[in-house]
Amino acid sequence: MEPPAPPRRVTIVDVARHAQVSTTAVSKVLRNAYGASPEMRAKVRRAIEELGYRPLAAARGLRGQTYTIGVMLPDIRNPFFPEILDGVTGCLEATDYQVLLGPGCNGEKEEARVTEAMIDRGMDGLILVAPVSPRPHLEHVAAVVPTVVVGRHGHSPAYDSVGDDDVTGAALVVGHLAGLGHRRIAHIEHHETDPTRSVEMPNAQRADGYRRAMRDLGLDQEIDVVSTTYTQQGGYEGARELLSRARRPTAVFAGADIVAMGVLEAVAEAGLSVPGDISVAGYDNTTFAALGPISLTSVDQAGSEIGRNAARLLLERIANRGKPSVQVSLSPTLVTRRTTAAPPT
Amino acid sequence: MEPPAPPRRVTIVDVARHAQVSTTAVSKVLRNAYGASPEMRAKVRRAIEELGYRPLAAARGLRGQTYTIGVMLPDIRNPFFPEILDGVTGCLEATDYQVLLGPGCNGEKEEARVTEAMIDRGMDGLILVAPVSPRPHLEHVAAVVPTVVVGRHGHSPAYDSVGDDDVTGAALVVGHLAGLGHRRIAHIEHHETDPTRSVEMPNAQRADGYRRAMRDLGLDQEIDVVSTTYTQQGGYEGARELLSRARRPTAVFAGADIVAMGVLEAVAEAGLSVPGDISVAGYDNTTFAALGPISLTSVDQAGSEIGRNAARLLLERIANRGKPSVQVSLSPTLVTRRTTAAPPT
DNA sequence: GTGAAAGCGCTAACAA
DNA sequence: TTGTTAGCGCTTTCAC
Repeated sequence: MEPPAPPRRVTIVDVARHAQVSTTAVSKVLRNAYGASPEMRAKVRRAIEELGYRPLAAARGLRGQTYTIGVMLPDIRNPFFPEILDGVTGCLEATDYQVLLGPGCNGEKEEARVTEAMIDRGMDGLILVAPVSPRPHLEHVAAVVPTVVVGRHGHSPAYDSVGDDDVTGAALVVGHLAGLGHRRIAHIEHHETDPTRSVEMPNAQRADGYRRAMRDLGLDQEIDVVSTTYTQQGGYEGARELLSRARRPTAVFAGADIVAMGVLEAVAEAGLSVPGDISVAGYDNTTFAALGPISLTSVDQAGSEIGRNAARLLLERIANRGKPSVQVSLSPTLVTRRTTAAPPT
Repeated sequence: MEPPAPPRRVTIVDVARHAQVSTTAVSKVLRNAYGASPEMRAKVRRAIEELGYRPLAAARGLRGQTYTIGVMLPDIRNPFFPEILDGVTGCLEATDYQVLLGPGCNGEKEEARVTEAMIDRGMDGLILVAPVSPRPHLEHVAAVVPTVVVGRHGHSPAYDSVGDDDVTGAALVVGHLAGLGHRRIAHIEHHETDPTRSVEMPNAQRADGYRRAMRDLGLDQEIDVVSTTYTQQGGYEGARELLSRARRPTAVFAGADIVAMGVLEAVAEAGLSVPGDISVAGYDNTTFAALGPISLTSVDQAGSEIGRNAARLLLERIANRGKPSVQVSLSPTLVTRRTTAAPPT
């Protein structure tokens, strides 16, 4: 029978005693703070090594920092988000900071619960990816803890923001399809219920970018938008509606890859072929899109670049909370694959 | 210029003063602990409400619990893991515990960093999903903090484990394919480098289950295993090898859905059709599998059930650290879709 | 450059 | 049932 009592943790006091110095000295070494001679540092480092000491983040947090960065992702299932996360962790792994994620949260309520939980755990900074909460809530969070908002248009003096230019992304798709000879290019958008939030959300920007690009190409008359949701089901239903049109579109620009999946399904079900009868393009360049059997043309947001920027800005803001807020907008690129081609003649 | 100084947090002392009681009383109410009259509870609750007080988890952790559960996922990209997570959060959302995730970690080193970070942050319990660390490390972790290991065979007195029966899962696939009339059923496995770990990993169990099922059906002579990795690339390469066989298999059982994606690609590239020329089945029933254009036959592990069990066991262990360890093994089910059919005649 | 001592917000003994 | 008090492990004045 082994003792179920967990072995007492090595504390800063143990290290101090072992190194024959004060706890203050140890603390200084831990934080690379000013006021410790090289010899002292060496002594302390050795003691830490020998004792296998690791500082307790919770205790540190009570006075200083917890060295923890919280990342909130709206939906772990969306394969786009891991890209962002890679960028964040990549930028942070050389530092003393550790990243922890909130569990996927859909609605506003869930989102608030997660952000509050992170604040309550003394996190040093937060990265909120595509949050749906109203702006005031975001600003409230940002007032309490350094915050970077990712993937949401509309800037705030309270937090930094990073995102890609969805209008440009939509234009890339429309331009590509038009270049192939398409004119009847339809779009499936995510229907935004909350009008105040609307303009800040990427989906609205994509639909907007689609309309503008169509107009710029003189295709005003061909603008055709179906409002559903950014889900596979939404794509399926949207495509069914589009396929039943008298003048069927020859190309569909789905606002997200997952939507394009539903479109592909509906098209196959209708006995039509892609891209022979109809071209399909998505947005996000998710893992789905790259899958061999799918091979979907899609817009790449450079997720890891977004994540890297978010992490960098957050570190800067932690270092200097007073600094003016920054907005970074990255340019998306188009990845053409096998679902787009010239329209049937 | 608004004051960049974050507003001082409301503490338990503020609540106590506002409610005209001691901090102890407030603490008791917070923890639903014994020794507070109903009137006192009401008073305190009201004060908490009025002041918008929320306890600081880090400070609580210094003496008691942090009310935080850490979940380690090996790879956020794998769409199977969110299912587990749903089960975990579903089981925990009614409690005071909050779930936080580690960022996806591939190797042993990353895994150790994440588990240590969670321990250092005073987490009350850990759920490790498909860890690759050697057993001794897992037992070391479990000695320090209540731990549940998910998706790894091989039991330990130090921690509870939850998983599905991969041998049965493999048998389901082989049985299904044999029932359709297939005899030349090949398998693509993940090559395990570490021999000691080997037997505990699901991939080894699946390969083992495949071999046993084939023998049980009298198909010893047809056993055909290709060793690559559980990646799309691995599936592609494995399939290329299988397709080049003199006696080409009529069905491929890929050890994971992502592997099946690579197989589908290779098959299409070879100008063969699925399931007309060759049947393909995967494992995990990921979101991929359900996608309309893919529609892959796959084994469903009931991920959310696994997660629910893990969370339940963890709560039990937190409540009673001394209790004997438990192993839960769930039965997988087969989801048949459009990639499997009778072999060509 | 160094260390003693106070205290972060909370919980757990213990006393009343 | 209630309140007083002493820490938890660490950082931070502020003396020396």
